[in-house]
Amino acid sequence: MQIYNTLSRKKEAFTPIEAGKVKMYVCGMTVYDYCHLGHARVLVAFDVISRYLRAKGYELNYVRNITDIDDKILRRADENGEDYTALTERFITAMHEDAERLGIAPPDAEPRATGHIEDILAMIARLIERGFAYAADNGDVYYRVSRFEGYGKLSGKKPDELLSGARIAVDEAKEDPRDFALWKAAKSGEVSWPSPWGEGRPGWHIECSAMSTCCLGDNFDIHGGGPDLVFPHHENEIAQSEAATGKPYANTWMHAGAVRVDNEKMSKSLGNFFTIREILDKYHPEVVRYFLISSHYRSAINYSEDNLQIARQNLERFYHALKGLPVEPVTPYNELPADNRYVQRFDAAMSDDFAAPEALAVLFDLVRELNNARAAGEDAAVTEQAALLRSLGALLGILGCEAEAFLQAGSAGELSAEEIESLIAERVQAKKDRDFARADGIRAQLLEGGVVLEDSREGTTWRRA
RNA sequence: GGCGCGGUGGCAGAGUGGUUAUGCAGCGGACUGCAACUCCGUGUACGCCGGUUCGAUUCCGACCCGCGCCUCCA
Repeated sequence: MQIYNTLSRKKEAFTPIEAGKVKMYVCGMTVYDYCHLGHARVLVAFDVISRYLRAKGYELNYVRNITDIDDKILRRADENGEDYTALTERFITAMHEDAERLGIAPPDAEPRATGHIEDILAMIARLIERGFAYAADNGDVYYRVSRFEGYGKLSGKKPDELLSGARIAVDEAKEDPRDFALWKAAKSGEVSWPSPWGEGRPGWHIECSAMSTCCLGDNFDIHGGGPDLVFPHHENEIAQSEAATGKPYANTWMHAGAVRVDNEKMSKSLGNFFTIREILDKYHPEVVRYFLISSHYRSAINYSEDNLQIARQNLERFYHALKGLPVEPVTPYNELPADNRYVQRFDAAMSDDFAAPEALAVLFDLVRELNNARAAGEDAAVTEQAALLRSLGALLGILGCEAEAFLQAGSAGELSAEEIESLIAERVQAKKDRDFARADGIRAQLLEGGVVLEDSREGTTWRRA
């Protein structure tokens, strides 16, 4: 298996530290607002990655954290006039709902920063002990960037050049403008925890170093996250962890591509972001998921109505092929016929840095064969190929719906299934009476309501346009 | 300015030193009462300019354009 490693900027053969086992940590979200499409992208990307690793027989330990103490959280809670834990609990629940709707399997562990304050304090103490951190006069504790030799190795930045680019408003308490906070002294009235350096709370990056090390050990296999975390977050995590443990931190760094809107980065600061739930109000969850996997996980994707529409049309082709065929059974990946050419091509694609778009192309070829088999009345082949299609789709987290249910899924305010069925019955009678004008009138009427009719030897079926 | 990524047919989006990506849309045909679905056929696509090569979209160099990070952000 090949995986692109941000650290080396190339694809590498993947070898886990311990044979047969994979330890993976992915940066989850800071819970002060609803998940947006960027979060969905990371969630889906690593969901597919974890499914494939497991399918290949690895015993995976997938840890995805929640950052539930942070400046933005406190500011938002203050604006709302609520306790910060009420805020974080609400958005954690919302995040779980969004993830579930997108078909994201829960991670094996979901540690929260506030649940690891002791580990954070222990790591900070260790960094001070080793000379990599210092307590400043203002009560903050900072990481001493100049002390860490490998600083910049992930993001490709040179420590010297960072100096000139560093913020103009240099905090006087820092020895060096590049230094970053490990511990922030509490302002009056703020939530805080006791520490040897006074009341305060963790800085932004230390929680991930503490939680990952705590859950997975000093050195683990894969660390992932969104594209904008490379610098400074992941760079700082490396600096913290490797300085504290004296050992290499994550072996492979994986980063998802950016989500853009109108060719501009979607971000909170630009205010052009879409939340998962507002998109889910307009599109079937599987359409959203399909949109996210139809580009390689590392490339940038552009959110647009057209692209979501294309995703839906693509899925319609799959579900048309699966019409009338059972959802079950789905065969576990390792029990699929190894000599099957679709399985082989699918696996070749996925084992090459999780190339889902290529895997989807294989599935479309399988659809064509399935459609041909169906036209030829080869029932056994149809059943077999449909099961294979479902099974391979399951690895990507798609094609798990009942075909008619997917094709007929609509939103409130549209024609109800009952109304549609009744009109179809009327049309069947009209056809029997050879009253084609009336039959076509009903077809046109339904089409206006967004419903497409499909006649076949077995009868008339319908779907939403 | 520093570092990095990318420019593929009407659209989306893979990939490759010489042979079909795939899907949608279009066109022609089959099927259909009409449609839809499906099937068959159909596209001289690889930003520009040089170089290497028998041959480059695919490797190398320069250039143009777009984007990202360098500041909170997945």
